[in-house]
Amino acid sequence: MEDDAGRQIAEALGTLLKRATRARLHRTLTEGMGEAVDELTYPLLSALARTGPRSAAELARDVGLDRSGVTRRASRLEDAGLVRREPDPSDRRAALLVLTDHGRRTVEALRRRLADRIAASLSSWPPGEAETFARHLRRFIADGPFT
Amino acid sequence: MEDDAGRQIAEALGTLLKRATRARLHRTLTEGMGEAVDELTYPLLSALARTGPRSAAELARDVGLDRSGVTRRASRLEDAGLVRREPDPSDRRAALLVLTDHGRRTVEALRRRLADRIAASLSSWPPGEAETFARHLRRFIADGPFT
DNA sequence: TATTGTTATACTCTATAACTATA
DNA sequence: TATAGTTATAGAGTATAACAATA
Repeated sequence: MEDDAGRQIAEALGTLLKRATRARLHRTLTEGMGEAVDELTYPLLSALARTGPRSAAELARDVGLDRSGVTRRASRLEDAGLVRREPDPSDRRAALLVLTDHGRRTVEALRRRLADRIAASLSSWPPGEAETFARHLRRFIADGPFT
Repeated sequence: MEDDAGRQIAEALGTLLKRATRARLHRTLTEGMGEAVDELTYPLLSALARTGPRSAAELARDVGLDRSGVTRRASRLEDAGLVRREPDPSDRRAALLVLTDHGRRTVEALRRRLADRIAASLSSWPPGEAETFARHLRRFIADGPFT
């Protein structure tokens, strides 16, 4: 029985992790948000909103990217006015990446858009099942085959 | 309530779609399977196993990739002996991509490895919840925010 | 005239290495 | 000596466009 569940989950994961699926989701989410916001820069914005100002090195670990990659993406966001660089008071080598007001509003809009899409697809579910699914999914991600 | 579920799901999806998460999963799955099997060629192997012999053009639509990309990946798999090209009897322009015995065994091993990892992470779940989660996940992928 | 598989080209993104400044 | 941010470089991957063969 559990083996069958495993196979079903494996297949669903395959679809979810497909290039085309991810690209479509990111495209619809970031549509109209400006050129700087896309599949590549969204994780930085999201991480900064979640954790507050961070250095590029810290952010790199969080996002799973090299420092140089963070620099490039952050520079794009800075040019677009979504992020600014501030000197780190506790370490003069470092520069903290901080969301601007525009950046904060953009992240909020992106999150709302995603939550709306998800809520729309859950609206036809029987009462309570969405909450159950959310709980299961969180648990699965937390101690699933990814850690 | 549903809004809260939406936020929780959104956050979990963020983690799941992260570069680092995907890379780690693919790396552990394809480890020791030979150089030709990796994050890029796995979708082709999986699709061929699921649907049987296909032309590159058909496979391109399925995998969400350009024809030229399919050609390149298929050539790597062919060099490694996992796939062979056969003339399409019904269309002499086309070449069918077919899994070799080695390719079939490889796909089976990959699927078993993934199913095992998933089953292991589900083994501590209360009875019945894994099946419920699998059903929900399939439904969510099918008519979720991805279509 | 359209479509197939393939290849060459330009483009993008990445990690690596090198650099300067600070710890 | 090690680590911060940045930049240049090389490598890998993609889509686009072009090609000959077939529909």
